[in-house]
Amino acid sequence: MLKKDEELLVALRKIIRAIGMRSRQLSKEVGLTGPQLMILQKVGKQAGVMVREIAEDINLSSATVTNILDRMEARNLVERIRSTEDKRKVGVFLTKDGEQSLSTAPLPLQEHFTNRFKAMEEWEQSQMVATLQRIALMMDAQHVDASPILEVGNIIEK
Amino acid sequence: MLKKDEELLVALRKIIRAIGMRSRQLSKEVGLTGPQLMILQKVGKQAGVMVREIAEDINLSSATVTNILDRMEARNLVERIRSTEDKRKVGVFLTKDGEQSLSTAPLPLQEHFTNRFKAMEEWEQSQMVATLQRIALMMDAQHVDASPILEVGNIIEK
DNA sequence: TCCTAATATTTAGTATACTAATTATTATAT
DNA sequence: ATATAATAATTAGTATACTAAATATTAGGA
Repeated sequence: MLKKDEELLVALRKIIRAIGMRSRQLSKEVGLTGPQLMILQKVGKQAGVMVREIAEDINLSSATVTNILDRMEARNLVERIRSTEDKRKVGVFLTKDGEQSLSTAPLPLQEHFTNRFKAMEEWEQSQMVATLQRIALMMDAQHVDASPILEVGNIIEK
Repeated sequence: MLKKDEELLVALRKIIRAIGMRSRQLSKEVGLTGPQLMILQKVGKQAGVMVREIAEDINLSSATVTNILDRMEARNLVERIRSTEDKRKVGVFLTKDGEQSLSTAPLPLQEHFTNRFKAMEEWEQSQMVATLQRIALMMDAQHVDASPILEVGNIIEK
């Protein structure tokens, strides 16, 4: 018999795996993985968005976003234009192909999950989201409660 | 303002990221990543366990387990011995070093998370686990309810 | 001015993690 | 008995995803 915290870990692993599988399914069906689609959506909503902004928005490191953008740029879905006023910054824009892909792309999470989620009562949805947010907060090393002392690394990182 | 299903995805991403960061922290501190530690624990509990059994237990593909075992074997934490009665099967065993590592290893999830989780009321823990299990089930393509027709790929896969 | 710190992105290197295909073995059915 | 199917593990190839270090630029202070 597993302990509760072990059951929790197992459930999380299943969720993580399901998200990964959805990503590969997307890749086969529309040629975009989950993270690529999320980046495409972000750029679609905010043309010229910075790499760092994308990274913060979807909770990835800048290095990862750079990596994914490399692939997307090679496939002509987005283009990077370095800012002229602050040459450190790089703006990301959709190409025609990118706009086309975005307009026909499905949701990052499986449709059947999203449908079921939307079919739930409002309070139930809220409760589910709240539980996940609570877990995320409990796991967040930056917000260990009753701990006024933060390491330098923590402050820099986030 | 984000929609509820988008909030849910963001929260999941944060959790996934926190688990990954814990894994890298473990790697620096004790030289074992999260998945490596989980495999070590499984082998510790069940000497000679098959690769497939490990994969099913912690929700990974066999290929991934093989990959991780390669690294662990190279570092002399485990050894693989092919079964003599069924030569397709490979049993995994702890080495002395592996036993040593396991005996001093910390938990796969951050201690401060586990502590906080254990400090919660019993019913609250159960509710949290149940919510995660429900999400996992909702995401599981194998268990789309009201759908008696399963694709061949699904049956074979799991 | 000029040095240092901060910011933004990229590169290098490593570890997951998957699917599809391959190899080897064992089980089954004709 | 032998061809076929199923099972087990591995290999090949690709995509995340991270940290640390490198590069370039901008901002601030002495």
